[in-house]
Amino acid sequence: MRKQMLLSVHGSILSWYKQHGRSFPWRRTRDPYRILLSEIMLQQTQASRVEEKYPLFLKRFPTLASLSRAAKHSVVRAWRGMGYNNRAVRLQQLAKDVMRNHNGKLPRAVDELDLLPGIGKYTSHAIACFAFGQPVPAVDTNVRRVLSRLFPLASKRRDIWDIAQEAVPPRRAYDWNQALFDFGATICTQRNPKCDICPVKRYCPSAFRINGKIAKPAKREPARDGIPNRIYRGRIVEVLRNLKGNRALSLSTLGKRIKSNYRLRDSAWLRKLLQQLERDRLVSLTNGSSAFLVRLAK
DNA sequence: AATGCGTGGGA
DNA sequence: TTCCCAAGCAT
Repeated sequence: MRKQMLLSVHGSILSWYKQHGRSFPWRRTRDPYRILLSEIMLQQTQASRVEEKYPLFLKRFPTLASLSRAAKHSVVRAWRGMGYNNRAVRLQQLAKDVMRNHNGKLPRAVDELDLLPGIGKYTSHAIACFAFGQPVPAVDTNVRRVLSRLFPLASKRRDIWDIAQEAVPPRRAYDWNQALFDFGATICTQRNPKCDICPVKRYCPSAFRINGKIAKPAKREPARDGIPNRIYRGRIVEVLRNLKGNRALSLSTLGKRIKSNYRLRDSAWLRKLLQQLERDRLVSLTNGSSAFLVRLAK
């Protein structure tokens, strides 16, 4: 890609960000734990929701150490409203791993971060940059979209991470990465991008050329009575969260609380969901004297 | 590598 | 109302 164009794009987007960038609590800290928490919460989750839950979670678990010591069900309870509950389980496992194997400090190397549960390529790079100041890109869905529109030819024949790495201005990696998030989320949106007010439209080969249609996946996710299993899973965890003192529920009672018209013929289906949740370490299953019991995993 | 995994606000 | 979506990860 052209060096000259890059310089212009840097200036335009960074100055746009200075004027229009949003202010979030995780942009006002470099505490690795706080950066980590924000990045996990932001996985597939709107910033507006994270903005609401993030301070509450931090109040409950102010440090990685306190998180590592907590009962798991209390972590899952603090995750209420966030969705993708596996993230809460992995986050606490990460806290335990770091306390045990890294002397309580998050590693700063991307390669080591990558080995921790719940952390993939995006999150490891985000932490390396936002917590430890490294000049690395953080390619999320926004960044991927913005770069592929600005550099359509290059992005077809090269890995987007390589392009992103070259596009990072080494002295301003933090602001650049954050700027691309806000720019992608508010101007260079997936559908109907606002090219008319785009600060880099004069450099962009894709300007005014994006049609808004996205092909949605043909395959249907597993469901029962038209409702995806994923939704029932969420209901199960939410019902268990609301039990005082992490009490247990019988299979049939639980069934009636998560599905209208729950019948005996649903029990095999429900048991399968519960076994998946058990495998994910979100719930624990025990055999009571007269019934099969379910509670949040300890 | 295709699939599964939540939630609540907005179109 | 119904549908779509939003800072990925693990298998």
